[in-house]
Amino acid sequence: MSETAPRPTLEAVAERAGVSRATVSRVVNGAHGVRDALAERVRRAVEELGYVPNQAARSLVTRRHQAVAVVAAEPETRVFADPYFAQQLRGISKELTAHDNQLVLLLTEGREDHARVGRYLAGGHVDGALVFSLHLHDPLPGLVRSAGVPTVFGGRPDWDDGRDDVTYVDSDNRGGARSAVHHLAGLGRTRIAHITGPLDQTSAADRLEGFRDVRADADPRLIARGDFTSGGGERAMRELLDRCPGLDAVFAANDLTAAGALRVLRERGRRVPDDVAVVGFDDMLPVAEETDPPLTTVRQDIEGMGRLMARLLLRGLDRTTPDDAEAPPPAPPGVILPTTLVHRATA
Amino acid sequence: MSETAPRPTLEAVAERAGVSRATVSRVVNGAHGVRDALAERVRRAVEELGYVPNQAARSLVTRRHQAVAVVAAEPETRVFADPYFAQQLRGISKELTAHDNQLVLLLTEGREDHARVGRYLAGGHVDGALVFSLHLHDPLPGLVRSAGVPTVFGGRPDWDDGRDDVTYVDSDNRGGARSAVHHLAGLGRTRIAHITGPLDQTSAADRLEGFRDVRADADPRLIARGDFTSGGGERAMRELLDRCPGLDAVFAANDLTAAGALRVLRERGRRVPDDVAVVGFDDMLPVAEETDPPLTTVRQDIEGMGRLMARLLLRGLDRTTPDDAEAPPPAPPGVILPTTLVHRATA
DNA sequence: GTGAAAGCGCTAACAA
DNA sequence: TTGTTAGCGCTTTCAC
Repeated sequence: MSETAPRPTLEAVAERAGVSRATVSRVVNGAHGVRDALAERVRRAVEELGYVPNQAARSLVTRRHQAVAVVAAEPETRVFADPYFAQQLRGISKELTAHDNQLVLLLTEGREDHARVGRYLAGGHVDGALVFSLHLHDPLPGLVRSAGVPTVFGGRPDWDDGRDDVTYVDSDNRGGARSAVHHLAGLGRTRIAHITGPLDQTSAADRLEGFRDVRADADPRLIARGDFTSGGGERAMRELLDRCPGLDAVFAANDLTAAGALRVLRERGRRVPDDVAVVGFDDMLPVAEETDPPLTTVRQDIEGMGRLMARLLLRGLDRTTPDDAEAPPPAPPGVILPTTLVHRATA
Repeated sequence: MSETAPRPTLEAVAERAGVSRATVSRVVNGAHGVRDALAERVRRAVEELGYVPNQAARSLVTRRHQAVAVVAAEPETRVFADPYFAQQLRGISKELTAHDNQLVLLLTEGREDHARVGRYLAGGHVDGALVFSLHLHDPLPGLVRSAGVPTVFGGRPDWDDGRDDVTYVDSDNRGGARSAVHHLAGLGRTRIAHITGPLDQTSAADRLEGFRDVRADADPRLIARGDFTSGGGERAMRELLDRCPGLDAVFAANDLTAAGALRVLRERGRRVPDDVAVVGFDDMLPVAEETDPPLTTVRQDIEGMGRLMARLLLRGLDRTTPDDAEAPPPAPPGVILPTTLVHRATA
């Protein structure tokens, strides 16, 4: 761990180039209205000195930080147990760096962390926030809102509190579910069951809605509650088999659930897909490709979601600058990304 | 996306409390040498105004940022395809927030990103860096070094370039591998095979070393090269079975590899663990628990690694302050975290 | 123990 | 087009 050498300042560059600090500043920030010859001299000086602007000094006056916070609640282990979050982060990171913004990661574990995050956000350390809010009654959204920071949500927030000025990005959980069930029906399956996720998560609720869209008249006993884990999938599958031995298809709310269901199906001697066809959701690779047989599932563009979230936020931030009250409406409140069905061997 | 309200400054707090800015500053930063009565007044004013220090202004003078960069190379998909990285991040995040430091995430995809990261690090935006360097000839370490930022590495860096002043944290890949193989041997297995990972990663190389520690005399045909993926595990397992049909145990370099091997073993009619015992590495939950049968594997404390990395870095940063050249040696160069064998059903 | 004042490095009016 | 100047909000000597 070495010492930090004193870094060159604007002043130093100015002196070396034989110009004023203002000129250097202009050149450094997208030169405009600086004679070419001078600009070139400045650029050379910058190069020679290895000058890098001091972001703290810059922020102090511009009130911009070129930084965005990503807030995620960690206890919802789903966020962490699977690569979902990582992929989302990757998308966000790409978009942010493409626009020269830094990514500040804020992970929360509970109440005490909420206070911290609220303080940080309200403290004006970042220009905006990307928030993952996957649960009903999640305190995070309210917190972020009261911090008064421009925000885009990942996943449809659950408030029906009239205010629909929230920007969010979600995948088409409902439509994806519909396509899964349609696919199953198209295979000639008539007794299609559904294993839900934890229904306090909007994604799980939406997938159930999608199932119902297609099977409005479904026997309620064909619906069993899971929890997005494979253990939950096993339990639900047993229930289902006990209640409706004649079922010939299962739409599982996610891939882990499907993996559990698959195990029980085999254990009970049901052949997949011959006796029972199975479709999952997520296309979580390490799981979907590893099941036996490989899982047919609904893929969402997770990285794309992340990228889009960042893009919408950044766009909103830019809009702030012109500050034209007459300007046409801002970012769309919610954006839903399409899903695609990935055919493998279970349906 | 609402507007940012003007936030109260130190000045405002000072005025309200009827003291000078200096006094407020003292109170806000671990008060010392301020009369209780005054301090109390100040604290109340802070509370009432909802004052939060402006970090930019503070950084400008202290040259500290209370921020640490986490640098990870993304193309090495392993980092992103599994929950490994997320868990590590969690550990880092916990430790950093416990010490009031922010986590700035820097993800890289290639050459061009390296330049960006180098610039950022050299730009003095953060107090230190946590770098994941898993590959041989990874340019990142050199980059970070030349940026002159205090750094702790995740995973043993591969340079044998004399300079062993690098601080790093790794799990005991070699010892873990030994314990896996010992376990297999303890089961009475005599023809133990090993499927390696990509040997340009130190973790894979170290696990192979561990295998060799125990089976120095192993028939070279009992070692097949994998790549940390299940597909690679399948290929290697087929090879192994073709070359040495009599093998009775396999130590796979990671869980994904083991999952692939398991599939081939079943395909070829070998019973696990009766005919062939299998041990993996990582204890990557969504995989190790989902295999059929559930995988016996070597667990590493991934979150603990993250936490430790952050702790070592922070400790190093603190040490910088006293700046006592006479002070006893700094952080240990390398710290190796123990692994534990998790018994499930494959061995 | 407390306050006054000098700057940290930069941007943004405003002059020239 | 370029330079001068006044801060941005904070910490930190240095007097008192």
